Amino acid sequence: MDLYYQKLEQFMETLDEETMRAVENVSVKKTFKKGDLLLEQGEICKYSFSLINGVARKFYYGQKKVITTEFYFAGDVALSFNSYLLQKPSEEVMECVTDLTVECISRDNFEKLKQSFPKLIAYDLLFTELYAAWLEERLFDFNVLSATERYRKLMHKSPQYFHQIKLTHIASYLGISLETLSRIRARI
Amino acid sequence: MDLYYQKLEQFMETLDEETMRAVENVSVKKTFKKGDLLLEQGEICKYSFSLINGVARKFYYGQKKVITTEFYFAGDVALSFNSYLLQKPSEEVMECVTDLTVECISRDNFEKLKQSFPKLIAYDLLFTELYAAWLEERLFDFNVLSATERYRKLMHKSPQYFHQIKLTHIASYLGISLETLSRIRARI
DNA sequence: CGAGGCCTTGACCGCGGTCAATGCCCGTGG
DNA sequence: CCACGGGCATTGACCGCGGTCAAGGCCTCG
Repeated sequence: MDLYYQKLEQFMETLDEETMRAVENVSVKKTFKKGDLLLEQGEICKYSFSLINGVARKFYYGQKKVITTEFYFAGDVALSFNSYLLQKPSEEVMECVTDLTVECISRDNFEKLKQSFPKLIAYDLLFTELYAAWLEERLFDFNVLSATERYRKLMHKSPQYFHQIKLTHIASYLGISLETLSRIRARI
Repeated sequence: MDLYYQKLEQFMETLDEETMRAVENVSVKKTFKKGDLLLEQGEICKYSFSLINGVARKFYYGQKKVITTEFYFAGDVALSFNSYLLQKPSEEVMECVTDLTVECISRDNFEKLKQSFPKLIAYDLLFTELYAAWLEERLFDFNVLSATERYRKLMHKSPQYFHQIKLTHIASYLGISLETLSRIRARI
């Protein structure tokens, strides 16, 4: 994962002033309150949200349970992949875990910019590669790690999760029930 | 998923002759025998394999079990995402399920071509989007479907899997033991 | 005919889920 | 300042899905 971030960062350094400026011109700073929704179920995801500070989460409603698919922290970009790319109603919801400040860029504007600034296509590619690599790792975790191992891994690699986020949401992110998570924590 | 294929196909139709020609010039047709490896564990994935006919699979060795991550059929492109992008030794192995014919393109050549033919970057983006969407769906399946439901879904959406592929491999693809798969099949 | 690969079937077990009761923390209002 | 209530986490009892181990069946191929 880290290597993908590096690739992305290296690329950012090669971005010319003009391109950066163009992107900044179409981005709008917004703030949200804890509990606000960045994206509702059924809404089309027309914006990407680049977090300046605060925490957000993305989740969807399974038949029986709510499943959290991703958490976002400062520096992350939040969007519903499917809805954003295909511009169709979102199954996923994005919600503020804390008060939030974001840079908000409309997809329409960004797509237009890509035509004038082809480097943004390469950026998009790197960003998507990062997301795919992240998904691959998550899939790996579910396939080979037990509930306890997944918890341990998250604990070590991303302790920040445990400061601001409810255990209920962490449990659903780890693919286990709140009760099981509680027992795992008691046992360690 | 189908919508992503459509996007990709629509894009392919807009590709100019010159770009297509350039790609064809660097691709090499190769054949493999059932059981041959397209990529060994620890090897760096330097090629993408576009299947003309036959079936291949990608898998890795967990601590206790072997996990199949993907099957490839005619028209699919086979590569180990991590190893190909970062050019580092692969955890994954790619193996021929049947005799195979492929168009083989070296990553070096393709990356060079991307500089002369920027449309290939857009192609790469669409391809990666498709893969990410596929991963998202797979993750969804593991999170909300039971073993039986995953089997049913595969059965309905991809019956071709059950012609040439061993149940052992299908089981490991579905994330269940061979015995459980056997019982599910008996029960239906 | 025998051997090996693949799948099936049975017996057993444990991880993690569900349901329900209890505990704990904190904000609000009397 | 305390009492109450609601939201969140913990704990206990129970259960079922799917895993593991082992035996047996059934091809195919030499």
